Amino acid sequence: MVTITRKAYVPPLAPSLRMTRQRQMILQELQRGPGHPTADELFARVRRRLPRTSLGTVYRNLDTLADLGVIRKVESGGAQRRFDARVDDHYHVRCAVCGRVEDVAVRPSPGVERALQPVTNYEITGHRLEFVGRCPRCRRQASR
Amino acid sequence: MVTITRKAYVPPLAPSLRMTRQRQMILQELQRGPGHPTADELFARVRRRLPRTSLGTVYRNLDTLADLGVIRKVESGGAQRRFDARVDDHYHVRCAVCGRVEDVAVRPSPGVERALQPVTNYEITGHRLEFVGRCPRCRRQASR
DNA sequence: GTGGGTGCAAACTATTTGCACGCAC
DNA sequence: GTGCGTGCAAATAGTTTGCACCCAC
Repeated sequence: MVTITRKAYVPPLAPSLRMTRQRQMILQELQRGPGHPTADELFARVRRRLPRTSLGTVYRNLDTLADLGVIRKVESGGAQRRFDARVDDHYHVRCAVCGRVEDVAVRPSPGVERALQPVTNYEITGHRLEFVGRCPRCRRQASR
Repeated sequence: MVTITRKAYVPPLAPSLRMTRQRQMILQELQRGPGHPTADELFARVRRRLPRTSLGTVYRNLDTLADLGVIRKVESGGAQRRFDARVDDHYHVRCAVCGRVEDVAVRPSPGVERALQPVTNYEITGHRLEFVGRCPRCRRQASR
């Protein structure tokens, strides 16, 4: 059981991790939301407050935090990876036009996986459901 | 309405497209299956028969064919994009260990999208459901 | 013959990594 | 003080693109 000190935003997890200013800020910016930023959106936001921060550091921390289970990587259809401050299971909608990803207020059902088990030889451990559509903003722009 | 001639594997679609040996072979290899190859798996397979083929050509053709609706890009969790000879709606299982992607014998229900409509402001146009698990082969290897 | 397609190589994008130094513990 | 984390820059991986030549139509 690990402890991340200095304003613990975070469930304790692994051993001997340090809460640096950068790590703290990255986490803070991601959790402040809204939405599901990419690494360089986060990089830009963190840089406003810690201008020397490097993109490599952002990637390394997002990796670490995801391994810890403190945040999640969003495996979205788009090219760029996005990150999620929510770690409970939930679904996403992605705008096909601008790439924005948002949460969907629908409860995932574990039954989905159980139902699938007899159909494959896989040992099913999870599922991802992503809706695709047009976000309100892009809809408005299209109708002008 | 376009015609792709020379052994039309393919629903006719856009105007003035040529069926070159490379395009034919790429399509043939993808359709021969099984599975959902990445661009360079396909590249390797095509090269066995047309050794001068370049990776760029494979990418360009996969793009073109996907635009035509003759094949599909699989937006999978993994880093590399995969391609699918099936163009009807269906779901995939991905092996978390080896990255393999296979079809699932479950019929997608359009009801899923309709049910979501009231919950978001998005105009929902589709959904992707991907199961994650361990394939039979990787399971066997793990238990040794 | 014409213009879409190809091979080749260079360019690009997103991400990862090596290394010397810095700071959280 | 120790060693994890950082900044910086170079390296990778996957994919895209510019260009001169080629070949399906």
